[in-house]
Amino acid sequence: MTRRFRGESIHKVDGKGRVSIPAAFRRVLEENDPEWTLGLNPNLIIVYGNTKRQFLEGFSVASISEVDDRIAALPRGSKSRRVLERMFSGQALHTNIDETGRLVLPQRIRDKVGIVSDAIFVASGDTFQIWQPEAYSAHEVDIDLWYTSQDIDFDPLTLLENESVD
Amino acid sequence: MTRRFRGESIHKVDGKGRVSIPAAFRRVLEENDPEWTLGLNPNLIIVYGNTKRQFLEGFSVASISEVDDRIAALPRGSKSRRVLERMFSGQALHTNIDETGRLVLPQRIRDKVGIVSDAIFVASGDTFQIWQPEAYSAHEVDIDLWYTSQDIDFDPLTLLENESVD
DNA sequence: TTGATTTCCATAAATTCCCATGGCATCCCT
DNA sequence: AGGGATGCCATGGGAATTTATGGAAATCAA
Repeated sequence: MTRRFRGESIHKVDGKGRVSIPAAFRRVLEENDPEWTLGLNPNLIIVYGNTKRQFLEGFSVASISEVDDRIAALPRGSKSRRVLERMFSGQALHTNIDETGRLVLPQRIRDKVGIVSDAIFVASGDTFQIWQPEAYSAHEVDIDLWYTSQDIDFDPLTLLENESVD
Repeated sequence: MTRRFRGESIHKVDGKGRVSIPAAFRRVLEENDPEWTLGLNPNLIIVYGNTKRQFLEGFSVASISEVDDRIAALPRGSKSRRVLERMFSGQALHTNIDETGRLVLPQRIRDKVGIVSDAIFVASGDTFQIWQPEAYSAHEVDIDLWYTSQDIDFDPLTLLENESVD
């Protein structure tokens, strides 16, 4: 049971593509990088494939290995395996955090999700997402609308009660 | 099921956002943090999502894991899952109690529920809530009103009878 | 060489750490 | 029973670090 990412925050992206990774996320990346020891900078993997997705997905070394293993378990040559391999091997960037806690997002990758001067990092279980702020808000409007349609003291956890989902 | 939180109490919040956690709550957090051992400071998770909610919700490590697992069991991409993930992953903070038994609430989170110089901690089963005192009183009035709308000899335990919630 | 990519240095603001104090309960000794 | 001595609790203050971000110098790569 590894620690999960939590929280969301916005950071500046400069002309060179440098962005600070939320400090809390760094701790998780460190804990989940087997090669990491105090003083070193943890590795992480940014998956940018899948044109439909409007965000980049960040993985810790441990999380990506798990995905790799599951892909390797699929039948060789199967369609799913080929698709996944392309996405997680080809369209992914293995990189690492620098001394100052920053990550460098190459131009091509920034363009892919429209990131220019700011990026929002959002935790999502054992993975985190990086969005262009407005794109994120737009994507979440339906959730916000849904909340406003609920009772003031509605507890989201009740969603776990009933099996029916939509 | 380990011990649950009980009671309520008010504490000062200083300029840095430091607040003492009720000592009794600390014991529960310790017992429910698998990594905790004597001498260490227990971890806890503060969920602050959903603008409609006027309080922060504190979870022990054990409680939040249970929620995480149940969320992970929901179909990927379903609305419920997305709502819950945003709330419990994105709009949450993994933190821990310090040596002096205090918790630090970042400015952004305090603003969210209007906490300035005081905060009231209220137990609620295996979770606890943190409110801005006046907001809590106002909320309590609502509950009182509801009670007074019931029969004079209404027994709250009858609520356990029916499954239907409203 | 020239644009791109690392390194290295700089700094203000935010956050953490360390030490301190007054109040209460408890425990214990005589 | 009286009266410290002890220890945890709630809070404060300041120093020491860490963050987030900018910019210049040094390296690369084509």
